[in-house]
Amino acid sequence: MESLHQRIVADLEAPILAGEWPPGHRIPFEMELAESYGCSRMTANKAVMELVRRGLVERRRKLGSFVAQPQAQSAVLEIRDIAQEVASLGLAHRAEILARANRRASRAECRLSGLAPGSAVAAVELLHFAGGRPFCLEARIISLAAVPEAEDERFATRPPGAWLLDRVPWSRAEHRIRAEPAAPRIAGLLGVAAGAACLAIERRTWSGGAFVTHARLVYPGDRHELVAEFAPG
Amino acid sequence: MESLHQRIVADLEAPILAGEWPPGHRIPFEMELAESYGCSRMTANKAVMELVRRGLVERRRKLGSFVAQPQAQSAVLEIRDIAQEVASLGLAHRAEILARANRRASRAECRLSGLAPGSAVAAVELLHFAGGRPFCLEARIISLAAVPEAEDERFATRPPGAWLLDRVPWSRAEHRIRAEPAAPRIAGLLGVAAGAACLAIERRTWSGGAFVTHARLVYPGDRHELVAEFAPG
DNA sequence: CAGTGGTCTAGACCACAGT
DNA sequence: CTGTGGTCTAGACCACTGC
Repeated sequence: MESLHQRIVADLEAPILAGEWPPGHRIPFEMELAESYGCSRMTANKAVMELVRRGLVERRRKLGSFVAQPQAQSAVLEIRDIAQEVASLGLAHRAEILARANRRASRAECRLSGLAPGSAVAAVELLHFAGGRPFCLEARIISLAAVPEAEDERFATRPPGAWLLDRVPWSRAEHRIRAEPAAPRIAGLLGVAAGAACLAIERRTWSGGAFVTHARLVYPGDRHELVAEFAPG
Repeated sequence: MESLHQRIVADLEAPILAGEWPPGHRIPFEMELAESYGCSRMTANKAVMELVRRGLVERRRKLGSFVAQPQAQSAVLEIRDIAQEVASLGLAHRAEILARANRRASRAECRLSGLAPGSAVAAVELLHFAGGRPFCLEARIISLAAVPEAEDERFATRPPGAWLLDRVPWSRAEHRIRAEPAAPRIAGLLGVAAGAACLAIERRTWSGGAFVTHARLVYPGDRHELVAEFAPG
């Protein structure tokens, strides 16, 4: 059974996440919520406070409660796709496909992924743009054994990260994070000087023990920051 | 002004973080809390639910509320001290103290840490060596309000990261990870070329809501890699 | 069955920020 | 001054779970 305040949370969250209520939009006052749901003010308060905890809403006395600005650089180290990451910065996203092929995994790729030598993979390289500027260079292989539908997918409409998230539930992911100088080709693509400091993230993902995908993401170091929050464990 | 439920949260959190209440220990029932604080059951409920949200407490009907087992989740990106990190690489560790002072926090440091302007901090800068080679440059401030013993500590025998871990239980940590070019002074200390790609990690740590320490760690990019493993949820 | 947590109510008072 | 959020009360009923 879903409690009433959970239902209110869901009802308020939907238009925020869908973008129907943009940042700055005022959500109903507690009294209005209480009236329209036929509940007490405390119940409405509980729901709105939950949205504050989730960072979706900010409250100001006398003025009301407002959809929060997307946090400036809160790229938590979760699995998520780059389009979403760019959208949360309030910028337009597009991706340009630089290469797309189905082939056998190289020896280095097999070592990285744990795939059997010669396994078939879909390989794709693309450049992500945020607000018209190069944002991130993505090089990815996808195991065709784990995701056969990838063979005929061109990733023209939906970048591979989001495409995979729609299809494959992941059970484990590993990130390796390094700083490295931009190689000349990468520097040209990202629009930075050759040798400039870049943040390189390699992400390997498994689903139920089977390797799914390996992505290598290179961000210009001066424009990107990873944020990770932890509690003891 | 601190609200009553916040005070209850703090009072319950302290013995949990200090280890006085080990995992499995039953905390007072809501009715007992309400009675001992002279408040209504809702207020006690709000406090205990906050601890559930923080992952410190689990609740079971009819039995009560219990200190949670430390989650086996989380990543390698945990708090750990650099001596340990170096030891796990099989190298000898030593640290050289470059600066040590007690002073008032600068405006920038207050903004970063959330400390009140002019708060007293212990500041220390040190260079860590692994197997004789420079490994990491650490610049750290410690809130003297949170850790008064730091005032007279020189950190000569035990580096501040490990020293703090011995004394202060942490309840929250945030990492910010960037790639950046080595400034000339840092390049000289780390033995890399000026402008070389470095991995910069800023780590802020809180204990029970109070800011404890801010550390800025700079690693040569070509010699260091962060690894983080994640599971969903 | 008894006792706990889970939820909710219909009030209340206060602090604070705009007007 | 007004209206909002922030907090709190003293009840209440229910669901679940262990005895």
